[in-house]
Amino acid sequence: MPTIYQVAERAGVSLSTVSRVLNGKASVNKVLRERVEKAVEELNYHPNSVARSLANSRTDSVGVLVSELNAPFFGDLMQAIELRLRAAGKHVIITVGRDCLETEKDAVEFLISRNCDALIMHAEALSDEYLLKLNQSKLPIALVNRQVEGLSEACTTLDNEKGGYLATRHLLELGHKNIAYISGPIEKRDAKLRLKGHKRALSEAGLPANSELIFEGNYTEEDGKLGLLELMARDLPFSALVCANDWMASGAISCARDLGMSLPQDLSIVGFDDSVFAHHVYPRLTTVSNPFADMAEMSAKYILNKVYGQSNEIKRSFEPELIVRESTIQYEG
Amino acid sequence: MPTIYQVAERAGVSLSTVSRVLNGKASVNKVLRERVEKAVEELNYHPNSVARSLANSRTDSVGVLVSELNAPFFGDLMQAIELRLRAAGKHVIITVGRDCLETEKDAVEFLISRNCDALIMHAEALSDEYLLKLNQSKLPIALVNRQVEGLSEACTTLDNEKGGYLATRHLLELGHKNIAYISGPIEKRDAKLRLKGHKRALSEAGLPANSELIFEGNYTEEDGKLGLLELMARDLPFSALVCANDWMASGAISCARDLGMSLPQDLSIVGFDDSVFAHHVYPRLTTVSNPFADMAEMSAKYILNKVYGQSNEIKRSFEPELIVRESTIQYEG
DNA sequence: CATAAGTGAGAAAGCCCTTTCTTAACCTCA
DNA sequence: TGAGGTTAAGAAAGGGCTTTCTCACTTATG
Repeated sequence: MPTIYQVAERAGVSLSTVSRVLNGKASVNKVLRERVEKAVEELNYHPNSVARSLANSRTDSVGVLVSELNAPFFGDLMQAIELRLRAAGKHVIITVGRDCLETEKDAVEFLISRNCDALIMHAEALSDEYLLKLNQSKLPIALVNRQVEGLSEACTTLDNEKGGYLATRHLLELGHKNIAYISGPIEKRDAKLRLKGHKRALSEAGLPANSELIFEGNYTEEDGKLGLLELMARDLPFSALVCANDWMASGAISCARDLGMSLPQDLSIVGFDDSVFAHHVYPRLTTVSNPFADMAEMSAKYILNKVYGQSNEIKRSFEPELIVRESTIQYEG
Repeated sequence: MPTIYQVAERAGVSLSTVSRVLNGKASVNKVLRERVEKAVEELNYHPNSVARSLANSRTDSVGVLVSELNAPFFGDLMQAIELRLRAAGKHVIITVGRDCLETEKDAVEFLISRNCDALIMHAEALSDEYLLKLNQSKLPIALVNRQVEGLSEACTTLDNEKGGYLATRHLLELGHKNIAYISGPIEKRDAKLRLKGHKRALSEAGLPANSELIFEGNYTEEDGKLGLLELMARDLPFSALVCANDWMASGAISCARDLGMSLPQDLSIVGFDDSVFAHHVYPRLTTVSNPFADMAEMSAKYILNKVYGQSNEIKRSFEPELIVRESTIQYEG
């Protein structure tokens, strides 16, 4: 591996000059510049990124924290971030947090110990306080799909309340009056907001929000199944079901089928997130889009602006949209 | 950020001694060691990983190349690698190759320029020659799910021929005699081998391999759909269909349903890979497992052995297994 | 008791860059 | 023509660590 010294020697200049040519910050006489470029070419010189990092205390790497690597949601998220960042010559160090407090903390510390220039996080378990404190250190952070009081500049969020509203309003428009709801863990902000939107839609339609028609799950397929069974056991009739994410919707769908129901005739179902598998399930799932890839990309842009001097346009709040497929149908009294 | 000098000063020793304590390679007097440890503790000292990398020309990072970030397959693969590597304190730099020659090359060069200690690749587009040449440089590489002549030490592979055989034999055992096959792109080794296994099963059963019952797709959902339509247009009866991956099986399933067929009564379908969505499709997909996560983990272990002095047991060849779900059924003449 | 062998610790070089400081050369304008 | 102002390039000082080299001091050996 040739070093900058060898380039300097071959070009007959000092290494400072080589560095200047390489970084293009200071002006260099055209003749010398060309000699340097020629030498670089001939030696096939590539700057050592480690040495460069040591000298300018910048690693050109961004740490990313996701909950899982093998889930559709996070795949899209990382894809968006990687694309954007690598186009800028930065690299992405990915860590997994598993929605577990200890693991997430570990991951963040790991990323810090690797001298990342910034962090982009989909932090689920970390507390607001922890994040605020992290923000105190000079390490820039960006939060995907999360709202933290006092960190709004670094946050991108989805209007979850609106999403929940859209899902339920769609069913109301189809004539459904008795709508059950399988919620996510209510201590999560997004779960709470989606449910709130659901209730708003009901209330706008002049319908009561019957808590007997609400089940709290934890976003897993299994809980979709459990939820449906439990709701049916309560013996209140309902012709439609909103699930706070697609996993639970998928669970509910296979459960319903196992119970011998025919879908969507016997039960209309709406999901949330528009996961890739939403059109694999049968019937294809009506759902609410969750532009997390856009949010992730925006986080990347924010970091590129903040740390690497780019100036992308920034947007922090994203809107969900209803996506109508085949799992919902007009209510036939 | 405290440096090693400050630790040395506080402990009243030279920085060499601090380094020795930190790295535990040379023996240090117990008294001094404890003074150093105390100082480290008090200053909350963390070695600067960049400086360390510069000094010992090792970055403790492993580059990973995958085709996509947002596909189930690669999620599992990365999850396995990340888990293993981070447990060893190494980090993972992920790049995306998109199954495109230029992009894959770019990605590899990018990883090299980041001074990775090793590369783990799921290289689809790169040629054997390129990989052999890459292997010439002292940079250790590992290849997931690929077999390259002359690089077998670095490769982990699946017995694709056996997988294809298992899929078809399963259908034969169910009494099917006319079995159609939607293959992957035949220039891909795995596609070729899966098809070969299919033919072997037929031949063992004394049945001819009718090329009219074979369609070559490119592993996409769309091509599963196209394939089924094309095969049906050929007007040869078949009661079962093997698809060389789950995506195509999923496409074929929705296509069949759109055609008004009832599954699996009218057509038994087998997939390949056991993707996460295999049990989302309806009917749940009978398929052949592809232990890519195991292969990926093994690649990680191989690198840990080769580069970081671990000594994990290594296995290079993996076996697929038939997973029977609900998309296949006994043939009722 | 003198010498050889073995230990442990410090000094200093080296890893490969960036960037400030300095100096030399060149312009410009009165 | 010379003071003042620019520009361009080299010298050198880091950046924070690892590791070799060296030396002082112990302990073993004949």
